[in-house]
Parts: sequence; C-alpha cells; structure tokens
Amino acid sequence: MKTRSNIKDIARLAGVHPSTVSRVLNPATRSMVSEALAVEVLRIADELGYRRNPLASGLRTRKTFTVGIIIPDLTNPVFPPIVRSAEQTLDGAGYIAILADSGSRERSEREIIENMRARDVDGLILATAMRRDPVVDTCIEQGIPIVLVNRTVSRHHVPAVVNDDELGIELALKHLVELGHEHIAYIGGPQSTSTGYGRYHALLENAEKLGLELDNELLINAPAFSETAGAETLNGLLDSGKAFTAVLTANDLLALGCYDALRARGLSCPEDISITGFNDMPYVDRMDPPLTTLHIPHDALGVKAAQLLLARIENPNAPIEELRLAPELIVRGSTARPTIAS
Amino acid sequence: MKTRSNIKDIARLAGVHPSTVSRVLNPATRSMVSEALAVEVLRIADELGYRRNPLASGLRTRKTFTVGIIIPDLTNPVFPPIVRSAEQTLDGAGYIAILADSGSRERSEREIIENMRARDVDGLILATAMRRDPVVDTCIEQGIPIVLVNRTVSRHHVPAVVNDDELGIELALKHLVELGHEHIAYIGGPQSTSTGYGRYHALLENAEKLGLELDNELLINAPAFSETAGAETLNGLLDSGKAFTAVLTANDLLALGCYDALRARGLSCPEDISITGFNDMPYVDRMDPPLTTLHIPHDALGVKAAQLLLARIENPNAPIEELRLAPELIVRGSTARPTIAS
DNA sequence: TGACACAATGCAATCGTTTGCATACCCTAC
DNA sequence: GTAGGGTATGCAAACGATTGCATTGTGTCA
Repeated sequence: MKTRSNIKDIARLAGVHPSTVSRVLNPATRSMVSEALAVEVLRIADELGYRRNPLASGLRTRKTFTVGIIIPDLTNPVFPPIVRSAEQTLDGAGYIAILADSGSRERSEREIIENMRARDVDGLILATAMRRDPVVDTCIEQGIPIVLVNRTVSRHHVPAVVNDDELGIELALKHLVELGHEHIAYIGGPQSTSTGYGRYHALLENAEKLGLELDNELLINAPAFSETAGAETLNGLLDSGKAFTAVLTANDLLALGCYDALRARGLSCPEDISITGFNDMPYVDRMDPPLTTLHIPHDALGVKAAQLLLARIENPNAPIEELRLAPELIVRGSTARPTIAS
Repeated sequence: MKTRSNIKDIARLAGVHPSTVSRVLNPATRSMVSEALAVEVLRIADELGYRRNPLASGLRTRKTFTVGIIIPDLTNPVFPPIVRSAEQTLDGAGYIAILADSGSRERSEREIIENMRARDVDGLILATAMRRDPVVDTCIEQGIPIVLVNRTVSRHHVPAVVNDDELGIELALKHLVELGHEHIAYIGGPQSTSTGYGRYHALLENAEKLGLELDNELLINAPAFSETAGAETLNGLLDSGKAFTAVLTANDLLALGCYDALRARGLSCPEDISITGFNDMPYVDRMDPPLTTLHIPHDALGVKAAQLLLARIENPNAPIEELRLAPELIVRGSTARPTIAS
C-alpha cells in the first residue's frame, strides 16, 4: 500500500524544488512560476493523485479550512436542517465541519471550544448562545470568528442569523385574536436565551399594541424548550383554575408538551384549547392535530450562517451583520374559534 | 492577545529541552523522565494553560484523534440520534467528529472520503453503504478503519452495527397476521442497500415460514426510502385494483408516504388499510395515526458504532465484529383488524 | 559593453510535536 | 580504577507544507 504522495514526490519527478511545486499548487502564487513549468507540475500532481495535506499547510499558515458547529441538541428537530445546510455551504467553499453536541454532556461548552481552538478551527457557528454568554465573550476577545444562529447575545454586537421573533409572535397573536380568543395563555422559554426573552417581550408589546388585556398569571416562561417543560407548565396553568381558550407557545416542543397535558386530562385541541407553536419543526404538519405554528426558514438559517462566517473568516473586519429572517404563520389544525361553552 | 503557549515555552520556563517536555506530556513516555522534573513541567504547563496542538502532533504521528461520520441525509430523523450518540462517545475518548452529509450534493461520497483521508482522520463511520460499495472497498484496501452503521455491505466482512431485519420483519408480519390480515402488501426499499435487500428477503422467508401466501404483485421495492416514494408506490398498488388490507413497509418514511396516498384518496388508516413502519423515528408516536413500527435502538447504534471504531483504531487487527441489534415491535394506532367490508 | 531591472527558481527556516540516537552522569562490580 | 550498565536528558531530524530571502539568468537600455 503506497502512502499518499506529497509535494516532494512531485518536485522530484518534475526536477524542481518543492517550493516551486508549492507555488504552482497555490492559486495565489501560481503566477510566480513560468507557465510551462506550472502546467507540467500540475500534470504530474494530477497523475499522482496528489492532495494537499491540510494539517501540514494549516500548521504553517494557521488556516485549516475547518469550522466548528456547536448545537445544544441534535435530536431537537430544528437543528438537523440547519446543520445540514450549513455543512453543505461550508463544503462548497472547501471547508469541513466539526460537529459537537453540547447538550447532556459533562464537559462544558467552554471545553468544546477550547478543543476546537486547539485544532485551529477557522471559525465557529454557535447555536447555543445564552443572552449573556461568557463563552461568546471569550471568542470575541480572542478574535475567533463566530456566527450565532437561531439565538444571539444581548451584550455585544455579534454576527448572527436569527428569526424575527417580534413578527412571529405578532402573527400568532393576531391569528388567535382574529379567531375570537380573548383569554390567551402564553408558555415561553428560558429568559436566559434570546429567543425566550425576545418572544416574551414581543408578546407583551404586541398585546399592548392590539389593546389586548393579558392576564399576567397566564404568562409563564418555562425553564426549558422541551416537551416535558411544556406539559408541566400547561398543567400548572390548568390547575390554577383560570379560564383560557388558547395557548400561544414560544416553541414547537413546548406546544407538543401541551398536547400531552391536554390528552392526559381528556381535553382536546383545538376544540377545548387552541395551541400555536414556533419553529415549524419537520413533521409537525403530520401530528395530531397538525400544529399551527410559525415557519422559520431552517435551510436559509444554516446557509446564511455559513456564508456570514465565511465572509468574516476571509475578512475579519467585514461588517458585523445581524440577519433577521421573517417567519411565516402556517395555520393548521391546532387552532380554531373558541367554543361558546368556555 | 497572546498566542497559545507551546511546548517550547514550557521548556524555556522549566529550563529543559522541548523533547523532555514532550515526554512528560505524553503518558506513554512520562516514566522516562525523573519524577521531580515531571511534576515541575506539569505545573508549568498547567499554569500556562497549555494544550497540545493536535495538528502538529498529528502531522508527526499520523494520529489526529479525528473521526469522519458520513450520513446520507441528516434530515432523515433516524440519523440525528445516531450521530449524536456516536459523537458523544467519540468525544468521551478524546476524539472529534467531522460530519458530512453526502446526500443531495454534487460532490460524490468518494470525494468526501478523499478529503477526510487527506486530513488524516483516524477512522470513518459510514451510514451510507450500498450493498456493493466501491467506496467501502477502497477504504478496506487502504486500511482505513471503518465501521458501517445501519446498513452494511454484502461482499466483505466489515465491522458494522445494524438491525436484525429478519426479526423485525417477522414481528411486523406476525402482528398483521394475528390481527387477521390475509392480503398483505409490502413496500420495500432500494435493493442496492442491505436494508432494502434484507428486509425484502426476510419478508419472503417469513411468509413461507408462516405458510402465508403473498401475492407477488403486491410486493414492491420502492426506489428510495422516502415519503414520496412511499406515496407513489402505494398509489400504484391501489391503482392495480388488487385487494389488500394492510401494507407492511420497510421504513417509516415509506409508511408516512402511504398515509399521504391514503388521505389523498379519502381512505383512512387503520380503518381501511393498516400500515406498519420500520425504525420508530422520533415523533412517529405523535402522528395521525400514531405509527405501528419497529423500534430500533438509535442511541445504541451510534454508541456501538463509535466503540467498534475506537477498538479498531487502537488495534487494527481487532476482530471484525458485526453487531446485530434486535428491534422491538411497537403497536400503535396505524394497525387494526381488517374490516369485514374489505 | 556594462549596469540594472525583473522574472524564475532554489534555499532554508518555520509551524509544534515526536522520537531514534547520542551523550552525560552515576552507580556497581570486579 | 576502570569497565559496564543504567537512567535521565539533550540533539536533531523528521512530518508536509509555506514563504522571505538569496541566487541565477535573461533582456533592456544607455
């Protein structure tokens, strides 16, 4: 089994110095060497099936064509499309993606990033940001190009691709109001995340704008964006005895948790209670009932995040962009007019 | 911004040669250097927050603590749990995972693997194997440690962790028969994959074992494991005019496609036709109707695959294991007794 | 014809780490 | 007192590529 050929092999066959081969192989320096020789070197390289060793050149140049992608939980269906489209975009630019799932692991995110940094990644895509996030701070301090996706931070001005939460919440709220709901509950997410925080405040603002009076006790921010958190929160609301005919949730998983809580009590959706989600995760259109939710452009999130990162890698002083993509309300079977009985 | 410290920095501070530091930092060679010095060097290393540069050491040793994971489509819900658990297991052993989604991309899988090889990955986890797969052949020839997951190849004896398809199909078929179905259709997958091939043959064998007469024209292998392929195939079957009361599918996505075809024709499941899936993808328990399917241990698949790979990386001559994990029938709402009318 | 510019290539150091070999030292044994 | 055998460390060459600088050669122009 012959080992992979390297720049020296080519140099020997071409009768030139390895540095010349290097110059030929590098588009930026190709013009330094005579046309005829360049062609010959390329021919030999091709013949040998030469491939540059990114470890070696990365060691010298500090550029590895590697990007780290860190997500909180790959089994949350929002993330696969994002990761996939980001990876694809990176691949198209000659980069590879190191994936790390930071969730449910003893080792901290900081440790993951340190590891990636040790490997000289050219940049990071983070889907894990907290509103105040020391890890993000560190990256910025150390000048590691990063792009946040889905969530962002509140302190710095950081490149990010996020959803327009205000618009999303507005659409959902208007939808419920238009259906005739007057007593609307809200199940939000952790206030430590920009999505949890932003959607909650968007709700308050939009309610005011619509002249809608919301009962503060029906507005709960769940401790996690998960099914169990959604179920438990709705259970609490139902136990409170307060009347409401709809629940606006800040996330599809919370909404699915609500399905569970309702089912457990023999209540049905949307007959007894309407529910809206946020994200339009894959397959929620097939659920029982199909979920009315806010569609976010998953693929675009990943593509844009990758593009933004590539731009900043190529030019660290590129302007810091924050892209805010518009969600779209998808009305399905989980919302309906309130029944008169309620 | 001070750059990361390296072995030379430590050597200077400790007043020793870099090679000595290297020996201290490497567990395998630690014993070569005097206890006192070792302690001192470690102290300094710790103080500087030293981290070994895997690129540099990998260049020298050909060991990068990097593993490539290649899957056909991350948005197929079977894969995220596998990828996640594999990544987690690798991380625990100090490895990182490079993820590549080979689907829907112009560049071939071969190209992806070449790229990973150029980066000196220590091994590969492939979820993309075809039954006769030249890419796998190449890896074996070149001595790159690989482990196949979910699918395997027919030619070589390759480390793999797959499902027990025979058992799975047996359970599904028995279930339908016990419910009283006599006219059962089968929608399988591409015969170029071990799962498509294996499940089809498992069906034939189990039918024979049960003394069940299957109508050959009701046994179709779809060209892909996808919802559209499932829908189109079922449409074909329904158009044929042949009578059947149940469809056994080789994959959840095919089953979901069947849902679509039925719905489009105003037929309902399970009243008109029972349907079984295979894989128990996340959330199929929430669909309408909840899918009766074969649960496969997604997490275990990923963990085992990673473990198998690590074992082979550490010892390339380790015995070639093929793990065959047992699926479990999960009966939900998509199967029922056939109605007398049919 | 000589000076000079410029183009094309070679040389050697470098990135951070590892490792076979050489060396220096100490101890023991004869 | 010296040979022999460890033990602990240093030295220097790798790994595969890049790049500032030196060198060679060629042509141009006065």
